[in-house]
Amino acid sequence: MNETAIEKRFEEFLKGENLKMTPQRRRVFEKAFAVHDHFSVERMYEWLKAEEGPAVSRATVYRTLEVLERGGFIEAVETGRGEVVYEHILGHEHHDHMVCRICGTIAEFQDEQIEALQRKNAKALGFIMTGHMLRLSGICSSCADQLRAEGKLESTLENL
Amino acid sequence: MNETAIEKRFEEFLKGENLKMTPQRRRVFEKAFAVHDHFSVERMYEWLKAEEGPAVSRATVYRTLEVLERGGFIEAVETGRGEVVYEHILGHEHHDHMVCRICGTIAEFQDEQIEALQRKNAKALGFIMTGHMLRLSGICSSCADQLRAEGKLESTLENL
DNA sequence: GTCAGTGCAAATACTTTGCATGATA
DNA sequence: TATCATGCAAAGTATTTGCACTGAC
Repeated sequence: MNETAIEKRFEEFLKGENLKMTPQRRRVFEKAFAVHDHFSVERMYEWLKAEEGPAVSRATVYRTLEVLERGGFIEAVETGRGEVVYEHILGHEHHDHMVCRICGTIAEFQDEQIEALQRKNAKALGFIMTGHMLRLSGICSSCADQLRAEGKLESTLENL
Repeated sequence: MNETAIEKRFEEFLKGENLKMTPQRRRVFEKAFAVHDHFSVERMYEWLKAEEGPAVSRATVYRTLEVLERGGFIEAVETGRGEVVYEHILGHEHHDHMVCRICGTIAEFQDEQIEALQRKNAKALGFIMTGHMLRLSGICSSCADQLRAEGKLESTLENL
């Protein structure tokens, strides 16, 4: 799906919800799909402030991300390091995350076997499962390399 | 492990960290192991306030839970409903959670196959995995029954 | 023209912290 | 007695909200 098509979807979504397309909403939306990184509310706010274009207040960033999440355009990811970041969804398969506890890098992976086992467990508990969140945490290879080089890998692992 | 043995461990942990055993820490510790429910900071604070014993301020509850978590006596669980709750660990096998989006009930389950697949995926990403968090969410059987009886199950599922 | 959206600042909720006082080892 | 812990209130931090004004449709 190209950017125009996605944006069209957004416009349709807004229409369906009786919401209006504003310059602010457009800027947040476009930025969310232009970046291929996970971003926090604050980061989005800073990006928009730094770039050219109609001003977007922090409150509007919060409000717009909420709309985008509700519409299924972006998804919130809890990093486990006390922050929530967002990622855009369309054109991406569902995936889970692995977060580096040192540098914060977020890697993505998919595993249909894990998904199937989740469904099995939910069923066994008598739950109707509507969603899940799986986050692995640890040390990414580049941080591990650096720690190893410094001879600090063992001690770091002990303190995690 | 009985309660006395666990408490002894706590005392040893405090000693090892050059921390002192105080009436407040003892109350928080004992309550955490006396209940078999997940509890929030606020809930722990309310419990202790309502029961007999040396007063424990909210700040001390925060500080003590942090110590207990660091010592591996309790674990924080993000419920995905915007709250963090704690559960005691000793005497419990590792497990994951399934949270009801209606009533907040938290069920627990274990699945070694899932754990193994997680390790496999972490390895494939080149990560050293130190932990993980898996949370399923959905509707528990009793909420589902009630919604069904009210004819609201379908519409509720659509809005989740 | 009407209704929704925006910015701002105030309010909220949650958690942490500085400091004077009190208790433990 | 030397630390460490506690309670309190103040300060953070992150997010939400009321309101007057602006702008989209």
